[in-house]
Amino acid sequence: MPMSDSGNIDILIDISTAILRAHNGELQFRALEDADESAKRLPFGPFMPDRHRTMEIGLRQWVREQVGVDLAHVEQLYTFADQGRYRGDESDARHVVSVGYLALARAEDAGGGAWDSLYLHFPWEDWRDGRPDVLDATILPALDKWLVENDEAAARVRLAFGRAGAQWDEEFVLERYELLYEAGLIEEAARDGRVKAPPQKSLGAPMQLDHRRILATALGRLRSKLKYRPVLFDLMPDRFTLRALQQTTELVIGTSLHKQNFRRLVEKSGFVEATGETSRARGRPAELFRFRHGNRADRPLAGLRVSGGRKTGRSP
Amino acid sequence: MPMSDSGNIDILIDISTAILRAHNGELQFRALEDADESAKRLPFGPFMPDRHRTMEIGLRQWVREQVGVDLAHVEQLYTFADQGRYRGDESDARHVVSVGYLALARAEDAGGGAWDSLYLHFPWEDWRDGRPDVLDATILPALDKWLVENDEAAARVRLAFGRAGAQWDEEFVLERYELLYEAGLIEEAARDGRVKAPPQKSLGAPMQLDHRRILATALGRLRSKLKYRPVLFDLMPDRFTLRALQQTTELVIGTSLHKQNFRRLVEKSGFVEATGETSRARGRPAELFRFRHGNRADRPLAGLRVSGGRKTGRSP
DNA sequence: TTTATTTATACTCATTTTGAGCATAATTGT
DNA sequence: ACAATTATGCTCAAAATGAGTATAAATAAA
Repeated sequence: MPMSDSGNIDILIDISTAILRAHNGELQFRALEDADESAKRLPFGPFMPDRHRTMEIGLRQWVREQVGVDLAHVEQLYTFADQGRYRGDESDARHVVSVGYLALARAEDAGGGAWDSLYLHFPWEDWRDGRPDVLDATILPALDKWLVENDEAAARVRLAFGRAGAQWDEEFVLERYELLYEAGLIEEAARDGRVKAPPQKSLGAPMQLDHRRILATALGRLRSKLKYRPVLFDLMPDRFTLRALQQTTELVIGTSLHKQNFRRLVEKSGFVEATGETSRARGRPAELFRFRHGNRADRPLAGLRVSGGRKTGRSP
Repeated sequence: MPMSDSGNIDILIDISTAILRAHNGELQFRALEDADESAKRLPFGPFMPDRHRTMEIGLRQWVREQVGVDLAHVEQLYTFADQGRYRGDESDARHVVSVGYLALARAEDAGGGAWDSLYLHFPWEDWRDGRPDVLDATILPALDKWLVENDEAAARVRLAFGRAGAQWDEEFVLERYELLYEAGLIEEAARDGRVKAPPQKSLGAPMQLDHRRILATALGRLRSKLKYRPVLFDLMPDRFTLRALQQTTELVIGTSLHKQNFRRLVEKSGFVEATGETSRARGRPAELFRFRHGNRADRPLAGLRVSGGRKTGRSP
């Protein structure tokens, strides 16, 4: 039996939290600025086992201290531990392992402070107004150039970026980010010394440490999860119109949906009940709905099976 | 900006791997026995940042050393860090964080060594022959008793165990295990000093450390993943009959499926192509299929959308 | 005050998918 | 030859889905 003994290596675990909300037609996350850094960061801090009985307790503390919010539900995303992807070349004397968490917030209980648009950091992920130009204008050509020397990655690129007949899968956010990093197309890659020259053109705003990687994980997870669990409602206010719910959905998955069918989907799902009130805005007033909590026992805990339209028939 | 400095706490990270395979009508995992311990364990070892550039490299090394297998694809499951759930009351001088990984193996390239039946450790998860007796005979009554003092957990129990009209969701493997642990119904809870008396009746075979928790995570993840990614084929041999594929599927999700519809589902999915060969066994010979790799670009990377039968219509 | 614009909501309709079976085919064991 | 067993093909009704058309109820503009 192996004794758990790694010698005298000092390991440091950092816990970072992506706090997301939907606000003003934007998917936003809680961002912090540091005086000595142009890139922003997430709230984060070290896991201190003597003070934090669990990592969740630790992350809650850091978030409370740094952005003054008491988080409700949080979800662990991933633990990153690859050397050299944290703080670049700088002292890795203490090896840093990074654990990412996801938290959802409602637009109301935002608290002051800075919220950043998520798609500002991932412009290629927002397809609400159609395929983003940056893909064909910048990303794909650059990846192609990179693939010449790295043809073993061709299959990954094809899958992640939906090329050569493959479909764009909106859940592959992290894989796309990783490929851009490996190909040296984003600033973090240059910062980490992975590529000599900085990228010709900045692809999305960079962030400190591995925080953009964590955001990519968060977005991918959220996009995936909303299809099988009712997480969307954690982003919604107490009462909301179906249109608002749809807009939040579209924000998250990054594509637009058919209005009437979305309504049918939601109403049938049983997740929602009318309040009788209506909201007044531009056009005809809309009914206000509220989330119907788990009191109705017969409903499976499914999500909204949104879909991007009928698939083109497969070839014979 | 918070400096990443946790004082001088010594953190130890253990990496454990659940290696699963389908064999002999059983879902099995690679288990190791130690002389001084009756409970079995997974292959595991400490993460040593100076020797392992990534955690994956580390885990591969431990697996190679301990069970003599070179793993193909692995997937990170979860990072557990709660105090007192590892090695019980014993020295937590070095705080242990535990990272679980999942790997899939084919029955052939098994290598020697011990494989254990997964459902031996989770008897309540195998519904292939209908609802397991242990649920109504032991688990639910015991949970009910526990709920008297812990009524805040009632909603969790209802959801996880599909009570009061809620449906059994086969993916909630971890949550069920956690509840059994919290309720003190399994041996690990007694071992960790969470409950004075050991459980009246042993619910599934216990394991060392948090390895059963990791197995629960692995099973839940696999059950979930097979619905949206073609992972099942990583458990299958090179060529296989549709029946074999179905049996593996049933093994994983723990329920039985309608044969003809399963065939229709698989054939339509495009994941599989006939080889022309047939297998001879008891009845009529079955066509042998092989997995069709990602060369067909037009196919989404979906999984097999198996389902447990039509839902009973919801009440009005 | 009409009219255009905007948004919400209701319905329709053709397809496709799904759950459930029945029917038939091709083997082996007796 | 016949029973048992497994594979495979096919049908059928119900439900879900994608894509509209039509109508309703507001505000903004003319």
